[in-house]
Amino acid sequence: MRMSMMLMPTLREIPAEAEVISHQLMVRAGIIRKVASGMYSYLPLGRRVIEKVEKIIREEMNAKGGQEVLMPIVQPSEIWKETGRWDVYGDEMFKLKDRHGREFCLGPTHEELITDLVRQEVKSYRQLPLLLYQIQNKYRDEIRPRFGVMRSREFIMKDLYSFDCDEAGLDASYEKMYDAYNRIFQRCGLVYRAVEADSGAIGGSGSHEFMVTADNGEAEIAYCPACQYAANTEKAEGNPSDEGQPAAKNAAMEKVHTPGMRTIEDVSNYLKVNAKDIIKMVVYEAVYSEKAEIVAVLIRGDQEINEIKLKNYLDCLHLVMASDDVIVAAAKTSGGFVGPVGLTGVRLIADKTAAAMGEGITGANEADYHFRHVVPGRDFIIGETADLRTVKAGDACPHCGKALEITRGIEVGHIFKLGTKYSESLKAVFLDENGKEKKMIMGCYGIGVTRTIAAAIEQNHDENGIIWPVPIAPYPVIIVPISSKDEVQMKKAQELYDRLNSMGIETILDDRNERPGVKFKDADLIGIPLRITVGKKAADDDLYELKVRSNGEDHLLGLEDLLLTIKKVLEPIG
RNA sequence: CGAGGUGUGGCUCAGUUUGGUAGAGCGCCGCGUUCGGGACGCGGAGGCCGGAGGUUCAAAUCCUCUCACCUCGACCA
Repeated sequence: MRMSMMLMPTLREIPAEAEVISHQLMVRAGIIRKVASGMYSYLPLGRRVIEKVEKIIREEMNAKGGQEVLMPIVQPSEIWKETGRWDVYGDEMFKLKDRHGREFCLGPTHEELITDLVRQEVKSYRQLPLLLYQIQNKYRDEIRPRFGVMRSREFIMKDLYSFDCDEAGLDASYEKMYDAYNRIFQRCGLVYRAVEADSGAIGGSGSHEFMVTADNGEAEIAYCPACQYAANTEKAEGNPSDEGQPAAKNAAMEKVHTPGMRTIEDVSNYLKVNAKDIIKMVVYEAVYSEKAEIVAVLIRGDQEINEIKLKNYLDCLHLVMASDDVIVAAAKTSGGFVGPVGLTGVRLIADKTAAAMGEGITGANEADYHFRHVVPGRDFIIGETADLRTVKAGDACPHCGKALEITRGIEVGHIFKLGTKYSESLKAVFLDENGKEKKMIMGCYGIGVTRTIAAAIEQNHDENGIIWPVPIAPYPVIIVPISSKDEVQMKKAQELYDRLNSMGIETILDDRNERPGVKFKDADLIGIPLRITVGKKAADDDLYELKVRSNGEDHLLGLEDLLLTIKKVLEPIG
């Protein structure tokens, strides 16, 4: 492509609205332009990168037996009501009505539609397993879109759905996808990590997220430097040190005056004890589809409750911190002095750290008083125990006991064992060898295509701009003639351009009448992996300068050597 | 939804406190000199200052309302 013909509006300055580097560079390099909050147009360069990533994904999906389909973006409400997700998704779904007043939504995902298709067309175990996927726009009305296309309201996603006869089949499909995802992200040139993920209220038997490591990723990952354990902190387990934790002293429970001491910090300072000597109680309101419930959670004072774990444990729709009114109604006192002793009518759940305490200090359910020497099991009854705490760096790894570390990442892929969640609610059944009706066992597997691109930039850039990994570069090669007025240079550049094109190598010829500095800056900014400079040395001696964007390497080569070298650099990727 | 902030030419921003006919740099168009890492000179085009209403002889500037966007929080496959 001749650059003089391209729509490639590069910017010298950083757009005010862009916070993270990938967003800034995508705008500056003329890859995207914003249309509305969380909605972007992809300009020619961006469109090309999308194609490259999609091509890799298609190849790997097809290699595993995936078949591509294409489903509508606009979906009728009926099917969503059948699974109950019309309400669960709520405001995050873009909803609309047609002229007859029928309700539709813009698809945030496609479990409903694909299951509807398969339940109609698949009746026999002979037709299974099936791996169906599509690559297409998704719509989620995020509360707060941010970071450019990293969290946008319209984005491109590859979503594959697996349908199997039994759990073993699902395991096999899941393995295939796990393997394919590793290949995809490797081919995209990304440094990433597959981590155990929260499988949500779906309660499936497994889920992994593929996280591209990046400092400003939105997700937190806990990982063990010694063994393979890695998990999203939403679900990660770890064992906090119990050093210095008080043992039961056999002392009787005692009420102490703690005027105005509401927080863990207040109480520990006032009573001259450690935070871990205190049993913290937090009151939540859990909302289910039919009812609501007051839940009190106990946890050791120096630990934090993981609300996602709690929500999953309760299997509720929403979870909110109880308001003061609710707390007063339940515990006869306001927040800060609540405790488990004598508490009635409230579901009490102890985190494992609280249940393990020999004794501790709790609120007395009376303003300005706490109890000390409270022994769990003696002074109050622990109804339920669960793992509800948030992991911290330094926790012992649940597998090998080494100290866990925490890092940040961008979630670019998520694979999920769904089991029968959708086949049950949508009655997707088949007849097995014995003529017996069975539910299909499903899995779903997503890759955020546009987010992957942002992640790739986040991980591959320098002060001059983007450094595309070769396989996803919009063009692998750019030719820069130094002087557009020099006929010999331009002729040589043109010949080289024709030669590369005839070899099937997509090339940009920067034929603009600009000074060399401008061309170099633009070539760096848009991140083309290989740059060939055609200057005096080319005009006089047929020597071309090949510069590698990623490492700055420079080679001065004759034409045939040049072509050979380029071929070699690009070949392994094909 | 809560808190804070910003809207002035394509981009980055001054001007608002103290009302008096709209500015700079970059980009864009033309001519010339340049041409190996974002050149320089000269001449141009381009803005009803986010929108509506109000105060005033006079509003980018003051007041009210509203919209959009950004940041933090809550929330979130």
